[in-house]
Amino acid sequence: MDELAFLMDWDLEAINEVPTTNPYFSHLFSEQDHDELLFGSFPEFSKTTNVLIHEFEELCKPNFYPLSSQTILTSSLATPKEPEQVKEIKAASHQDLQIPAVSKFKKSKKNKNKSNIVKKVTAVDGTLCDAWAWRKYGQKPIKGSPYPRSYYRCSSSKGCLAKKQVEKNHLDPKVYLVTYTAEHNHPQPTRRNSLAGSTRKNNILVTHSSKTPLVKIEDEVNVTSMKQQNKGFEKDDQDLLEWLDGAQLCDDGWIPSKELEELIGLDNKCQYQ
DNA sequence: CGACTTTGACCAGCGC
DNA sequence: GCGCTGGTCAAAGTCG
Repeated sequence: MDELAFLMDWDLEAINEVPTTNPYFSHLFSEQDHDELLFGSFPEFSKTTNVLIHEFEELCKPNFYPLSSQTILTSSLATPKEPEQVKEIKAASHQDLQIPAVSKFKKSKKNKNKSNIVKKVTAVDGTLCDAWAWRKYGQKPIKGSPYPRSYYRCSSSKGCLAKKQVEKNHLDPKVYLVTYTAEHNHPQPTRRNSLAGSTRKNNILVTHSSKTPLVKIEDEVNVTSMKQQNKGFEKDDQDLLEWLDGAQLCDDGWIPSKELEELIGLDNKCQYQ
């Protein structure tokens, strides 16, 4: 109950972890996966929070949803084609961003009424990274938490209203809670090779272990699933799938790194140990 | 020198 | 009205 009170203290309008209910990612998760991912980490929240999750889904469209490490690691496969419907929604939401200037402090707490997106992000090598450039503009100690909250705004583009708040989860300091507010009004910058230990090729995330000279293709099952649905793959992906069909996998879906390297040409900068 | 971080101060909203 | 709290500003410092 204390934990719930603590969570409520955050004053969060929407709670989520990974976009398992989002139509763009839902095909990657079974219902069981969804429930485990969504409620397993926040058992305090019952499934009645689906109303809030729906709001999250509305916000969770491509071009807004940031590619954080956790996002990639859990939903790593295809980027589905963008439906016309979504383009319209995006256009409309961008219009909404043209908010008339408000006095500098008045706007601050108005944001409380907007739907925010909260993500749990596990730090990679003690650092947090996503594809956007952020500039820190404040840090505050938060009542009830031993860790301060940091405030960032997007520095990729002048006039971009996107912001995020980052704070450590007091229950698990390795986990950061990231709250995203407002949309980016510009394209996502080219992703730097900042995600240590992993790389993407042909829409498939490849992670490499420091313990073994092996490379693992994440979500191979979903590759098969997507193949069956015959959508979301480019020609190169089809080649990769054909190769996978004939590949000799080690236990747990791991394949010898050399073979994979030959297939997809792993970047030297991301070389596994 | 520009971009970024740090940090104290300021302000608005909210509860009492 | 007052005090607490969270969000933001902006000057100073740091870094590459």
